[in-house]
Amino acid sequence: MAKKSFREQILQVREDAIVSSVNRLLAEKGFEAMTVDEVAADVGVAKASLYKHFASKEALAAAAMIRVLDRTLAMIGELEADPRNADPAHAVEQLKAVARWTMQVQLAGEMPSLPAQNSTLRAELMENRSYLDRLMEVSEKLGRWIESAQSVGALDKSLPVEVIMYTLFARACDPVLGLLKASGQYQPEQIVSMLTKTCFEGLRGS
Amino acid sequence: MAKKSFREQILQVREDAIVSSVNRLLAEKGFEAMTVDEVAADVGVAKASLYKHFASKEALAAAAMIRVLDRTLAMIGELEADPRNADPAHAVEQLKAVARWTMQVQLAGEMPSLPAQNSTLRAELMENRSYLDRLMEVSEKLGRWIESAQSVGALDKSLPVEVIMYTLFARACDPVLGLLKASGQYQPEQIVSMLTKTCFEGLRGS
DNA sequence: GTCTATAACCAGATAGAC
DNA sequence: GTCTATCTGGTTATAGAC
Repeated sequence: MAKKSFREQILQVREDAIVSSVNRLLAEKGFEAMTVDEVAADVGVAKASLYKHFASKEALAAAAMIRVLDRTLAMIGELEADPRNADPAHAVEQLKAVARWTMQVQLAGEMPSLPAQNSTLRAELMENRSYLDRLMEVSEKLGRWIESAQSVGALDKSLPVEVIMYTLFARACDPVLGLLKASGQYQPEQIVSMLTKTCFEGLRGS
Repeated sequence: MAKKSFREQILQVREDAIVSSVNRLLAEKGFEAMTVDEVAADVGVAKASLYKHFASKEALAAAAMIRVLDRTLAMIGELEADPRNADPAHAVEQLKAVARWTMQVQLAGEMPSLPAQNSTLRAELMENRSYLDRLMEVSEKLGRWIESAQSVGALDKSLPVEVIMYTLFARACDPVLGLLKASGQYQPEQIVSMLTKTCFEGLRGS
């Protein structure tokens, strides 16, 4: 870790503030509805200053996604540190823990929601090395757990690994969470627990 | 059914063509990315003519959603016509049939995708009586099947009805479908069958 | 009702002084 | 680097002739 000048630290802090605002606004309104003016107002800087830090609106969103992936990798790293991790019998519990965590992040209003099919944003993300590297790393770690869980019969062996992986990713931004939260009838923990159950055990139940 | 003049029929046909285009474009690109110019060009009419039929872009989307709900109600009606429907033991099969059907519609590129949290669109939909009436009717019919299925233990009795209903609605626009389709590794029937299974039996499998 | 042309507006992005 | 002020492009919506 290189030492940084005081000036650089100030800049770093400002960028962090920008990414935090972007992350929250993306979670609240989504990419299209979020405006750069809004971000600038929220951070408390002029719009032109934002463009000194980030080249485009898409770059802002990418920075927020990278931060989320870093948080995810940190969370996965904690699970890996647990010595039980070596036992395939616990792999499915690790996956459930990841699913629960992503749902909690979403309920806390900290999960950016990116329209799956926005062309300019997707194109920019697919060319962003930092983003792709992290996405790949998450995929590999989850993929290993999925294979372990399948090998001991804790997950359906007839499902391709990528089907399970996509499903887990999708549950991190499942609109059902928001609907149940908006209904106001359930505690956050109830929602997470019900949806984790339906994800792994299905609507039929165990 | 009131008889219609020839002129009215012509208009009806044109409106149908407009709604079909809107439906397809919404499925392809979503509400925000779809432009009114595009719709006009696709239908082959002037943009101003569109505004004679529909008051706003939101009204266009609402018309497409209403058509989808009508198709859904027709599909549900066919299931209800089956005499076995009276037997609660078959309720879960009816629900699976509805889930499969909505996934097939999505795979066929005929399911409009409306960003869940667009304010202007949501506000307009929530004031559209035709839309709300149909949504209510679908909900009531599915709700009865869900309760029947729970009563015979075919669905998890511990889950509130609305949790199951929201989950079924959400699976109709699950991004996993699009991802698997885009991967090109699976036939449409495979995708539908795998996702129906994970929805009802979970990732763990039966 | 349909068309061409245009108004009105708003978002993303930039120029130039400090 | 940050600000104020402005440009540019694209979108919704409408005027007015036919």
